[in-house]
Amino acid sequence: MENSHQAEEKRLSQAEENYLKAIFKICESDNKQASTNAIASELDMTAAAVSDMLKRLSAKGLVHYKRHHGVTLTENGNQLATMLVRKHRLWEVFLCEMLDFSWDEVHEIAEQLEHIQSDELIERLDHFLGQPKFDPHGDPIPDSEGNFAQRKQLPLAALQEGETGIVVGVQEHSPAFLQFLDKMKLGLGVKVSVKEIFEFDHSMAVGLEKGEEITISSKVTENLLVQKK
Amino acid sequence: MENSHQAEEKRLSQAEENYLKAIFKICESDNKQASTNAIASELDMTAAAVSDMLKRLSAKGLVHYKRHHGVTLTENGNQLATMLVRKHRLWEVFLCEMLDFSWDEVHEIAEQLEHIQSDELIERLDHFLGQPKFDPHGDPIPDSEGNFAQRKQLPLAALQEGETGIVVGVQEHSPAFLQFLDKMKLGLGVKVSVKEIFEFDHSMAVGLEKGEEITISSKVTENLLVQKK
DNA sequence: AATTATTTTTAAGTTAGCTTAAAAATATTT
DNA sequence: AAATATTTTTAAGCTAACTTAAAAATAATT
Repeated sequence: MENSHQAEEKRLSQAEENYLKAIFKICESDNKQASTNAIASELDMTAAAVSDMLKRLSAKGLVHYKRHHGVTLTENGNQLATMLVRKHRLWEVFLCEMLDFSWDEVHEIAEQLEHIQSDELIERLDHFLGQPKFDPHGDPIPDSEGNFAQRKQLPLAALQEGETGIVVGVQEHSPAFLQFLDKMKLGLGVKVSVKEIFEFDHSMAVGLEKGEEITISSKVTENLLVQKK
Repeated sequence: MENSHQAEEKRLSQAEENYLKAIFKICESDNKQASTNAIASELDMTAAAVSDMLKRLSAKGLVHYKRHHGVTLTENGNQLATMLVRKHRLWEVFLCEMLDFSWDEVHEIAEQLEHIQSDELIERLDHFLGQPKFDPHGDPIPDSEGNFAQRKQLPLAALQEGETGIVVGVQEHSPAFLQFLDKMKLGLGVKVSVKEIFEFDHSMAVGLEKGEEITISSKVTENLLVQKK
């Protein structure tokens, strides 16, 4: 009689949380099922371990599991995964804005911090940081209800000669790429205008704030997200 | 040939870290060996589990272990435990000062945060907080070399009638006690002067800042630490 | 000193979360 | 459709960190 709900709300282990995040990430990009192999490679584990865990997650009502097909998150699983993303991204903002870490250093630490369990903590952190809507990489931070801010962004590569945009995020999160952007002064909020597109390799000459002009490869323009102005 | 040191520096698990902290705490107060039973009750586990772990910690060179006698921390173990205390207390300062938690709410969360592994993080946090020397309960925060600030404190109970002190910490950390102190406006930094000591139960009438006078039991005066003025 | 009580250790068993290796199911190619 | 390749699951085994129960060592009491 002491609990009105049918399902016991037990805390998840870090391992379970990591699975939820991996599944969330895969489903988000592939927009469908997450295969056992995809999860295994995302988490750098064997497919056997994943298969094992999927059964447990299914028993807890966190994923829809069907024999030899992939999995998707249940509503409950999706909510929990979204809160993990929220925590991860809020901590990244904290690390960058308050502790002056650069955007290529924060992922690893946030990966640990996201497992701290306290709803109160995360709400206060959110408030302390001024309820940011995007993390240091431009990725949207879900609010406490799980709603993501909509971002009208597109890769720089999609702009035509003469068009202008503001850097709002990255597609690729590797430290190498982020460090390169720092070197090139292509941080979040920077205004870029497309001067010329070179047909043979799709590299691009872009103008920056103070009249500087730099040339960047298509690998860069495809992974740099801008908002058209 | 790739490593010049004899002992492999492996990261500790959360469980191992918790043992080190418990042993540290016990040795600090008892000022001697930590017995298996004492550790077990500190961590709320069976003596068998502790006995098990002590062998592993000993193999890693973190404790001095002797058959049926207690354990003490090795220099290495002591250093690691001290850094855990540093992390715990710095996070407590963060939670109280930046996120406005009250001093009775922070322990549990800091207990999780202290396991985050990043030296850089803790040094930056320290700097961000202004290199505090004491945590919200008045306990000293070791510096990055492991040195504790000296605190000349004594229980309020040690003062004589007419003497004055400033509240600098607590002996007892239970939420109940801390909440009581909040109610009584006996926070850190408050000036208290001993008006009268009642012989029959050692309760004490103390004057506060604005002429208010309250009476507190000996249980309180023994657990409230002050610095004599 | 001998008995009794307490503390500590050992032994055996459990669970979560992984591994490798083999089996089974599904997909792909000819 | 049959043969081959890939993916997924099952099976057996491992380790860390716990448990309970029994044995051994130490401490306390008469």
